[in-house]
Amino acid sequence: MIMKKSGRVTLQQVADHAGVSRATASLIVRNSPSISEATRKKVLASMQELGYVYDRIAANLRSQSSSTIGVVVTDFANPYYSEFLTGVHHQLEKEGYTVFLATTFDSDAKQDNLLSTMLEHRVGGVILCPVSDNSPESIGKILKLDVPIVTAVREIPDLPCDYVGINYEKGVEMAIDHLIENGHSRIAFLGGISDSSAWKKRYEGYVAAHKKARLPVDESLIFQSPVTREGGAQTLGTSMKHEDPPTAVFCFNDLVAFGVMQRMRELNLQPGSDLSVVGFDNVLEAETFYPSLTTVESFPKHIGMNAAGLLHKRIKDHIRDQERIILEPELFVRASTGKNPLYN
Amino acid sequence: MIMKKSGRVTLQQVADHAGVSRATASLIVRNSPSISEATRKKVLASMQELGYVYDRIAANLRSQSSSTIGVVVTDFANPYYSEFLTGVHHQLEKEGYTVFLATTFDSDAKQDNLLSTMLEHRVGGVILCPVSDNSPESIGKILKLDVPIVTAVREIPDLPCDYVGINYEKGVEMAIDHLIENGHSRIAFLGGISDSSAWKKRYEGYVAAHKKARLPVDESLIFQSPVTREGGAQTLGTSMKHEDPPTAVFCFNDLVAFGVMQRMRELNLQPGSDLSVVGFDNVLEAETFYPSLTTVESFPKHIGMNAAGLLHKRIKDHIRDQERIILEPELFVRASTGKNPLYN
DNA sequence: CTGAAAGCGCTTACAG
DNA sequence: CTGAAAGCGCTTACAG
Repeated sequence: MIMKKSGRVTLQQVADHAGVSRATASLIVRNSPSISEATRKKVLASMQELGYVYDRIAANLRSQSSSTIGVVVTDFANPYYSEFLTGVHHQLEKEGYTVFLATTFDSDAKQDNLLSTMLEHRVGGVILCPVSDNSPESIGKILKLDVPIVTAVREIPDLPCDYVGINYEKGVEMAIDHLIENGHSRIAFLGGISDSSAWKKRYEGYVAAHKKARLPVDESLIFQSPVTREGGAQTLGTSMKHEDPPTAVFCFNDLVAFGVMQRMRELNLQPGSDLSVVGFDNVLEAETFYPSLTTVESFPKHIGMNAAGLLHKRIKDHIRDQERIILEPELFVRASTGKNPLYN
Repeated sequence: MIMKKSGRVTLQQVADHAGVSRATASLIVRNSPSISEATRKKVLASMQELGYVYDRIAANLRSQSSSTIGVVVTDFANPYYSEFLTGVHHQLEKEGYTVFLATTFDSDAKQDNLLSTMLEHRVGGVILCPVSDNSPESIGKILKLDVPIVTAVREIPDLPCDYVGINYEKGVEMAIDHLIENGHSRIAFLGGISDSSAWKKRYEGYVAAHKKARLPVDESLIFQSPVTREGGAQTLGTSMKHEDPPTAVFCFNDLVAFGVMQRMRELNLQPGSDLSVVGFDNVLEAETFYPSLTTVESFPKHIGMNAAGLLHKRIKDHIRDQERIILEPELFVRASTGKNPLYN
């Protein structure tokens, strides 16, 4: 994991070549205004000629500063995180940071390792999308982190730090409201693991919407599964074997919903007419899938931009109050939902 | 873009606490075998107690080495690159590197900047997916790079360095062969810009397949567009207005194909029966799109893993011969292609 | 506006 | 196996 660097041109060599001191050359690379135009030009010419490359690492070491940010997500093959990262990068590049990116694949141990590695590389701050199941040790380590950190997408209970996310309860409530307005009363909740805080928040929204409409919550309509297409396909199969099957399903996220609709195709069930399906996230594919998916937009790109913004503020001011930014979700009604056929 | 670090525990403090010299402590963090078990334990305990974090930046500076790799892609919101990056990371983490990730959005100027920034951060090597249109200046800069570099996905003409890609000509040829076998003879080529090397390679495959079947190439069936869904939709519209319209279309990539099929839906044309559509890349969505897309798998994840592997080899041995790894594509026949209806 | 000296946190010879 | 000294490439006071 190591490579030797051969003769890199140093600031000293540039200074010698231009006939000035190292300190002067240093002021010039850092764009100090207190240098005469003549010497500046002379030194810049020398840099050009010698092919000088600024050593930001050495500079950061001496000045006890950092120009890097660590970003940790659970899976960047997931289009949701691709968009999140686009937002983060967009904002961070504007502010002149360079980013270390890493994936945990939702493993607590991996998250621990990654954070350590980033600390060893002296990152100036961290944006963390926590794994779904943070161990107490892991949380302890994060707390002891002496660098600015903001969490995003998922919140870690009892971790006092900046956070950006969306109002999950509200989002789910909007989705269930929409189904209820279409005459559905037996609405399954498919996918996700009830241990995770992400699941619990969605469940709260699910219950709240039922309560508001004075509908009972039937726990036998709740089917857990991994948050994947396969998981979705599998829960759909199970739920349709229920003695009093649902007429609509709320899926943990779009991925699960796609799995559900693929299995429906095999079972010759038409989304929207035979069974209404709603997802969560509004990934790009939700619009182009056939039939198009009714889902809740959760603004990953905005979350990313806001997280980067908060981190920047935190870095510039360590002692400011913690800030939480909770974006409001939005419902997109498409072809996968419709009137309850058993209702008139 | 700068943050001040407060009291980080140093190796000196650890050494003092444990009652050894700094050199001894340094040997211990680097797992030198020439230290007695007793002192090792003592020092490790001190590190634990003081909360020591290794400063890899300082170590790299002193030892003139690097533990970071720069990875530059054109767009990581594109699922193709998500998979590529998954491959890269998988391999690189195994070898103990930390990665700087950046996106060029296919801008030559941005690519230049990004490479400079990475050099300033003393990366030990670079994996570059070049922009489609590399300026000569840009290529010159890359050539002068004093760090190991491997290009992937797209090749830069006349740039002598390691490269990993797939056999694009062959892939397109397989796609066109498949259409010809189904009785198609008027096959449009939709999307992409003819300036790019990626387009030219596909075009070569397109021509080769026609030649092999002794079919004429009708240049009026070639429609360029941006490599996006919108671009695809637009070229489909134009191509269907042709006085002697095609019965099949080859799309620059899957994204273009999705755009084509969406526009077909609006025009009430059925993919596979009214018009055969084939894509390129086999992104995940190709299988789940309705109707599912016949396309050519281009193995982005494998390309990523191989690129990381080549870079590692290059770092360990600067003077080895340049290596080119060209993976073989694979055709996936699905529902979007079928017999030519005008042929019997 | 410029120069000589000290130091960021580590590793590298080199003596003991 | 351990310690004292020098140095990676830069920046930071501090004199001039």
